[in-house]
Amino acid sequence: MTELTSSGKVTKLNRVERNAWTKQKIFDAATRIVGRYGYAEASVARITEQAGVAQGTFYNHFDNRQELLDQLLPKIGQDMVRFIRERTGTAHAARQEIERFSAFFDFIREVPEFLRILNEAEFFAPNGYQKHLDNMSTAYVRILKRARLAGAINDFSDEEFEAIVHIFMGARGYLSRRYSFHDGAVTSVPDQVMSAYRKLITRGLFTVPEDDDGH
Amino acid sequence: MTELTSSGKVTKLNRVERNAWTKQKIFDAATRIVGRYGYAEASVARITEQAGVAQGTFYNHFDNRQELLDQLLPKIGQDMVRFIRERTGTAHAARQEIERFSAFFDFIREVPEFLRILNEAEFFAPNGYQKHLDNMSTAYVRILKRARLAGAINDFSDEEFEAIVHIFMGARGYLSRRYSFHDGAVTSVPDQVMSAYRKLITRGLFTVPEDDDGH
Amino acid sequence: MTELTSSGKVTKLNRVERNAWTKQKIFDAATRIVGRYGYAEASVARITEQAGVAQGTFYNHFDNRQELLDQLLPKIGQDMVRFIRERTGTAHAARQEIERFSAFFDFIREVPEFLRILNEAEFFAPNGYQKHLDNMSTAYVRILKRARLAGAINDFSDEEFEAIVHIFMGARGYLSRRYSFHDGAVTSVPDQVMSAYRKLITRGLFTVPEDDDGH
Amino acid sequence: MTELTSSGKVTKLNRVERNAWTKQKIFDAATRIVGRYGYAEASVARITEQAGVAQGTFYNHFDNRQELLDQLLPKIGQDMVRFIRERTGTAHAARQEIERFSAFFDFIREVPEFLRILNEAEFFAPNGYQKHLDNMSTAYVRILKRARLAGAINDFSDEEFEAIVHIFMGARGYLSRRYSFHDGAVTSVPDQVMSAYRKLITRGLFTVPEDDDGH
DNA sequence: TATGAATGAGGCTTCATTCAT
DNA sequence: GATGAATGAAGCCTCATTCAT
Repeated sequence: MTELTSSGKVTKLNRVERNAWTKQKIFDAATRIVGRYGYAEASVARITEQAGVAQGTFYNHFDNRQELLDQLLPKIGQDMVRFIRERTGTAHAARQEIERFSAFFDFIREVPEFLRILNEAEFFAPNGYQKHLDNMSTAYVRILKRARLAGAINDFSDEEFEAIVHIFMGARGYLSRRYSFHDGAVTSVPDQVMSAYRKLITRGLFTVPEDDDGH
Repeated sequence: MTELTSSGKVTKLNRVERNAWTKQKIFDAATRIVGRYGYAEASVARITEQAGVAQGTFYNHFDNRQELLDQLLPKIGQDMVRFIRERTGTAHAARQEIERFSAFFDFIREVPEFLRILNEAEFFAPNGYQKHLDNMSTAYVRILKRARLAGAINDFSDEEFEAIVHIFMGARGYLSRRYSFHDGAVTSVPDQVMSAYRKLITRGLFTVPEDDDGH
Repeated sequence: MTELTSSGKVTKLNRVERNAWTKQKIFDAATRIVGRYGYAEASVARITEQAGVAQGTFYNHFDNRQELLDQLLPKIGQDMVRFIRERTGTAHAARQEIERFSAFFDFIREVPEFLRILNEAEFFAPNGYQKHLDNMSTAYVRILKRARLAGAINDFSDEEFEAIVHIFMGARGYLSRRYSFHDGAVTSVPDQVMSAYRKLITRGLFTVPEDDDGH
Repeated sequence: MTELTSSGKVTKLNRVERNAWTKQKIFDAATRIVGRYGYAEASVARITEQAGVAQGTFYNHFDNRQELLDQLLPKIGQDMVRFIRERTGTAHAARQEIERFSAFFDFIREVPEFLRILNEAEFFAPNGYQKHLDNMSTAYVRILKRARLAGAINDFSDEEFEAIVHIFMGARGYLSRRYSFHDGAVTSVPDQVMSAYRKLITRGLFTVPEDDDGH
């Protein structure tokens, strides 16, 4: 029962640690499988094979297949939020939104499984999807309110913010689907997408310092 | 082999007509099933049962299940285009876009199957989905180019138009999912969604006559 | 699609007949399997293998495994009723009951599957078991009432009859279990069982012509 | 390792006692589970959970699941014998048999697990069932022999006694199944069952003092 | 062309038992 | 002796597709 940790050290794991380790292996395997082949192909047999454990082991850690699938997106979604937050500076609100938009596409390239997990979740892991959407929506609305307080947005109500957030999320979803794949590989987002988004939101949502518009 | 047509007349059908009629029955059944229960529930057995034909009959008209599923969305998508076009006036471009946006939600209420067929197609009928997206994108970009010619849009390139179109489609997709269902019934879109969208695009994309902004 | 019938003739079967024939094959296979190895061993895989059809075929004829199992006992039970009735004469009521008792054990030897199907049904096919019990009970109570009308029974109410019938059925169940098997083979019932039963019921239930008691 | 005994005292148990105590906990848990949900639901996981021990612990005390199940009925059967014996007086033999019959149904109400454990044992714990049947049969035949010695029974051989005993046991089994449950609760046995049984056996088996028949 | 029974691979889940700690 | 995670066989059922009638 020795495991090679990421730091390269061989470690003895106690029972609790081994338990967590096994669950993590299953989780990682599922992420890989769903990310590469989709939820529909993510049979318990396939996941456990990828994880290197027996099929029965799966049910020591998850009540059923769906429970695991529903945990996939919220977990990865939190990773994304962290990732994006780290890449968002302290410039004025419009530029921050551009940074977030850009960081979203960077994350996709960092975690290529994410896009598929996100897109298919709506139908194969509806609970997980809803949770993710709620997470995103809540966090995003808060950001917009703060921008309004700072005077960077005028003339939008809280309820309109929620609609705006869904437009933003929809934009990311459709744009990533259209522009982030080429020949099976995840590519960076083309310039014209960035510029189109930038123009639309800096003019459409934010009040921007004159000299900053369009750059 | 007599059938009751919609005009109420009992008609004798010849061989070709019967053939087309059978295929249509299968098609309609599939639309109803997928619209109501989703692609995953649309087994050949269920579709043919709903259509009132034998399972084997299915394969006289479609090579396989997938072929039918892939035809569903493009067909209904054309209906939507027609529907929206009929409801778009000749006002200036920004107002027309608002009308299109609004008509989209009207169509959802008119054809409640559409939303499900659209949303799930990406994963269950990828060919059909791609075709639909291409149809929409092409038509939409043409509209935007025309608006630019008419001076209603400045400062957006053709390529940026394609990005904008995907943002628009993403917005419709996510907003409809969020706002068009309440308690199992399809509802009309709330005011704040209309106003948020209007503000965003009239300010963000179009050059609008002064007195028309925000109304 | 030619089948060898029991009469030895090779017959062409039409669709309906083939359908019925397949269902019958499954039914017979189940009877054989359950009779020999018990309900618990009667997996769908085993039954269909014995029947010589694919596993999926099973579900063209039965909604699920339980449905078939629940049909087993009532069907065979009717065979038993017929069998016993044919072996019951027109002597006075007490002798007839002896004949029925005896015929029951004859039937067990004739259809060796019966005993196991009967005994295990209570737990593995409760619906079928209840149905069988109701069938038996109703028929039996009717017999006793007729005997009472004929003056062969005194002093028992209808409700007591029902209790008596359950005693009779219990007696058959436990006695057959104890005495009808030896070394894996079904044997005839020993004399002392017949005589004990005869004494108990001729004295305990029936009013018997003097010279007939105990023979 | 302190345990609260039934007397309310907290006790330190030595190794042997703790061992026995654990085994007893498993045993009691099994009785409760089987009695309430049946053998089929009595998985090792469920039993050990109910007992509050780990699954592995089970195999320190029993070779396998079946071994435990086979011990259930004989143990509880002995409880029943004691229970009935305590409720059997010294009246003449026929009345004693009535008392035993009645006490059997009292026991069912006292120990509601019994009936299920008894009835299902035949198929799920065949060894235990056989052992129980032998126990009962032996004891019962002895009782009948004694009655014969006392002149309360004529004209029945030892071998016939064994048949009679099986009839009695069968009667109890079927009657309890039919009459002891109403709306999920265990109920007392109806009068007509008592009277039918009484008539059948006092007339059919025993020689009864004139004035005692039928009361 | 229409029919619908037959096919069989593959999916999810349960559970008795083992074994390293 | 106690623990509980790991095992993997086996069970029931679904479903797209084929094919003889």
